[in-house]
Amino acid sequence: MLSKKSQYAFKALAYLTEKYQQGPVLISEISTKKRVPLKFLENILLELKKADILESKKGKGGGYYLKKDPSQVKVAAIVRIVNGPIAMLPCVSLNFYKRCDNCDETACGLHDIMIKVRDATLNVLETKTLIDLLPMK
Amino acid sequence: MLSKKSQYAFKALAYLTEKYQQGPVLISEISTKKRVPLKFLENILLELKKADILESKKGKGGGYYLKKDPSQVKVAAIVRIVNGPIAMLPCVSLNFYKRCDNCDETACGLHDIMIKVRDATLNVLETKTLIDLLPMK
DNA sequence: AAACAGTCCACATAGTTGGTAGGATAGGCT
DNA sequence: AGCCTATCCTACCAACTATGTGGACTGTTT
Repeated sequence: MLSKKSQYAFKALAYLTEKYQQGPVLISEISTKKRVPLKFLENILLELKKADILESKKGKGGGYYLKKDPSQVKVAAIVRIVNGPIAMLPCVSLNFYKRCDNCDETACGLHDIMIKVRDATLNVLETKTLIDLLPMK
Repeated sequence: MLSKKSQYAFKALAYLTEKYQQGPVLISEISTKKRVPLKFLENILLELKKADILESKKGKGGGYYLKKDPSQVKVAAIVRIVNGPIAMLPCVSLNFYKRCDNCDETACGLHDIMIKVRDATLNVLETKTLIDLLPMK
């Protein structure tokens, strides 16, 4: 399951996608409009900035805004940043691979199943972008 | 990600699938063969029994064994028992549904994305069974 | 300089995870 | 009946993660 943090991140990103190319948006505005605890949101946005998703400006007229066009930012990337691995097992993760203990990957049925799950999941998450966060008109 | 508990559960189930119709298997045997902490494994097997996946026998000659034919037990069922919801959000879970706060499901882009992920995932997990845990010959 | 708004660090608290201890319970055998 | 066996059950624990909060600091704008 996605953490609360991740859900907050997506709410914030949806808001920033709406406001794309309309200048910086205050953390406090996102917080009140999307009902996300202010200080918690601060941390999340900062993390997204460090991951190169957002850009920020300090001082009057400052705030956060999307660094790239929302249609270019994949949902999969966001999940990896705020929620961690997408795969259900470390040994089938593309971005967070870790060998599993006492388990020969070449002879592990679960391994194969989880690769299929990963591919099916990525097939969705890698094709959806921030644009898809907005409700259809 | 699947918890350690879930991974242990699958190891144990793989072993019991191998030994299907060969009588009860001791917890201690599974523990040593699959390198799963004994007491932890006890809890896991008990949970699987309560969930109607396993059957047990006490006393001499006792142990655990599969209640149904392994080809009839879906991997999805095991994940739900030992790991919880398969969906990435409560509001798109079939078996653990919970409405999300401050979020209109009919106008939530994330909701739609996660439904697609859920369906793609279930498409794999509902078609794989315990048999698929065993390595191909 | 003053107001503003993000940055950073430290902490608090609650809940989950992974694992252990010890005894209760029940079946099998002589 | 009485003993062995093996599961069943309750409680507990340490470590970690998730979810926040508080307060001081840095840089910008006017």
